[in-house]
Amino acid sequence: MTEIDDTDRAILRALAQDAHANAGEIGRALGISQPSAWRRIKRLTDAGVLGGAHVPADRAGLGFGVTVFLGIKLATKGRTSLEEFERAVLAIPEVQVVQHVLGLFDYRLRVVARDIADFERVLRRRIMVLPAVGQVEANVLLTEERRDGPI
Amino acid sequence: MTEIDDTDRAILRALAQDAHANAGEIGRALGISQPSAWRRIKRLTDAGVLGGAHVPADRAGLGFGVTVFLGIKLATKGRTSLEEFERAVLAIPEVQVVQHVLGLFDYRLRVVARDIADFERVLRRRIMVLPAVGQVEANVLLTEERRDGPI
DNA sequence: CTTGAAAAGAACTGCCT
DNA sequence: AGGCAGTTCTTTTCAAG
Repeated sequence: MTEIDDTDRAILRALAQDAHANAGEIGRALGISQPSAWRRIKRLTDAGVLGGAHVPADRAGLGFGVTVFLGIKLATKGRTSLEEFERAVLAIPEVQVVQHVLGLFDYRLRVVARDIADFERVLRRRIMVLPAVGQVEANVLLTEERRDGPI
Repeated sequence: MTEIDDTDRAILRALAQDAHANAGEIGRALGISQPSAWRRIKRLTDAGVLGGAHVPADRAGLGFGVTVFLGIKLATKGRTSLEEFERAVLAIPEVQVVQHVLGLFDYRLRVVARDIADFERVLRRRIMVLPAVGQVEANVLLTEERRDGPI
């Protein structure tokens, strides 16, 4: 088990805001030395609490102006249906995130497309053609606000 | 306007996989020199295409074992309702993401909690008490798979 | 657009309190 | 555990082909 104290939490908070912050800066911000901060960061990384950093490329700037969330209810729910559906859906380049969920739907997908017409192409020719797909619900993203969770 | 060529796209792809990749590695992978790769990365960063890297702290490891997606339909939809709802919901620490969407729901929230009981507390005492909240739909996250979009 | 080199800075290591 | 001093490595900048 990994013990996480308040200093660790402060480090996580700092890194959640800026993943490129280095051990020196973080140490200064927390009033501890650079090696000390470095050791803690390494410990957290080795423990798997801090995963690899992600770079969110600006999709809009790259010509992917539309983000759509799909809620999908499978028509058939055997073991193979789930696995096959996940594999098939992960093979679609426009699908960014596949979430297996419990509730009204079975899966939730985050899909990006150049525009609504492009999204319709993806939906009709790539997603609706999957055999297991039952009910589908779509939500088009207007704005998105992220926070640094309750670390 | 920023022109983005295939080499830039390759750099974005490489960085999306590992935000800590350095200019030297990327240059080697693409067959261009280290300073060239570095200049391109800097240009993309300055242009805002490459935002700051995010470090995904492992919520489960920190004791936040439950992630729930909420679809929320507002009961009243005036200008003030939207703004007030966004502000109120962003003030809840367990709310990680607030998405304003178009479709069956008006908002989608990503909420983390320690367990289902903790989530129920958040839902009942923090979210359902908001005046504008109408219909609410919940999906509990089981597994999540991310891909590096179609850059 | 490239190479090569030098300056700056960050990561890492031992040793000490 | 935390800090100091030092070594090694990368990043960053510059000069020049």
